[in-house]
Amino acid sequence: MKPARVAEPRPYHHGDLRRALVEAGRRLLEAESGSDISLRAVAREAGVSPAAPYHHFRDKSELLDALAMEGWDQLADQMRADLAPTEPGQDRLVALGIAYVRFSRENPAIYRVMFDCSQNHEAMPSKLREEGAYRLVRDALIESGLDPSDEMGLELASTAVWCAAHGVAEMVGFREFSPLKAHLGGEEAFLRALLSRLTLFTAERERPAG
Amino acid sequence: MKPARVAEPRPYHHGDLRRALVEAGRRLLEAESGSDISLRAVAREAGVSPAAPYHHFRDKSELLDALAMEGWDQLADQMRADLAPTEPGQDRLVALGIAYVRFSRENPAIYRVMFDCSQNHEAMPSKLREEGAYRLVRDALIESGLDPSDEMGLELASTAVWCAAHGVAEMVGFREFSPLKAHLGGEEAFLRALLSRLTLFTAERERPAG
DNA sequence: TGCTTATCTGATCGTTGTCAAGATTGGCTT
DNA sequence: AAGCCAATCTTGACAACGATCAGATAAGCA
Repeated sequence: MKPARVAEPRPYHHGDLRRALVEAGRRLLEAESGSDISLRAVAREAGVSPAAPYHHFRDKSELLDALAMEGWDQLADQMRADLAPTEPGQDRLVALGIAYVRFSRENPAIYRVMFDCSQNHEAMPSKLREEGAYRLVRDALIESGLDPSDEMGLELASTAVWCAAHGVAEMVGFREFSPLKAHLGGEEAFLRALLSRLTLFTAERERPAG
Repeated sequence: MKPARVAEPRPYHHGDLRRALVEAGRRLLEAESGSDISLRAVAREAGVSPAAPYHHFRDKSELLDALAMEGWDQLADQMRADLAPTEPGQDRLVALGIAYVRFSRENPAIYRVMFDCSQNHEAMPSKLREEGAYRLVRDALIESGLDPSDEMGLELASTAVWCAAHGVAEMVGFREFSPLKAHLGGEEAFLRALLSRLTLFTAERERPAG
């Protein structure tokens, strides 16, 4: 109800308002809310007028795009961090999946913004492919035995893994799964069970044509 | 811009406005738009004042719930219809998955509403479990060889399949996958490739503990 | 010094979800 | 059949939203 930033006297020109807006947006997304962030609220949080953001972003969705980019970066960092201590072997793909889902669970609003942006653009940011989470998955697939020269096979497998991880990420919160989680001994075990089943195809790639 | 329903003289009391509102909502969701349906627009489409819906739904989200329910029913019908002509055997699970994704592709706005409602309630409607799509998946899993008495195993497998289907449904539209689709000979083949890989665990349930 | 340009404000428009108060009417009671 | 009740629908209003515009401000450069 009260303004979150109470008029600490700021020079008329902000310096780097664009950056400040993105950080204000992140702050609001992290503070639970519901991912339906309001551009006016972001401006308020940054201590600036409702029209100011329009000098740095064409419209609201462009601010969300910027937030999404930061999110993809943060996700990739976290996946790399979670992957680092694991041994080379079959399960690194599952470890990546768990890191992915964990991020979406710990930052639900940000994840929603990230995915909605990708959906609106009908593509994932290309940075994602080259150095982000997509690349990590692809490398893990090669490590697990897929033919590095089979471009389409790799692409298909990466896509499958990504779809599975996204599906799990969006559904794992359903309360209806609580008994199952309890039975398996917690959410992490639940995730491992789901993801290891869904990535079984990496070990058994050939399949009778249907 | 013009009112969609031009004042065909209607008695002051509508008769079954609740039904009319749901159908108006469906009409708007089917007409592309973007799933961000406006309650005022629904009232407009039904030829009624903006406040009228509040006598039949507590708020906007309750109208969306009703639309979601209809959607789950329609999805189950379509999955049953698509499943009917298939032979008993391994691929019925994939057929169900393809039907699921096809529905989400042909009714993107409705599907979004369906899933958002489930997410807000943190559970899927119980009708879904007992006679809807969930039940169809479960039956197909039993048919494919899973132990019908292993309650938790079935639940886990159904959950995995559902997650995979949802993930595919939300990502298959990405333009970035176009080369892959073309290489495989179309979207249906693409879906089959993804879903058959992701459901491989039905044939190979046991797995070295990780 | 004065001019140019980028940045920020204030006011405003059309739209949204929601609510309170009043109009209208079908159905029940007598 | 007369009268009332409760359900239904409308009107009008409110605050908040995204977006736009003219104008104020200040920084950088001539």
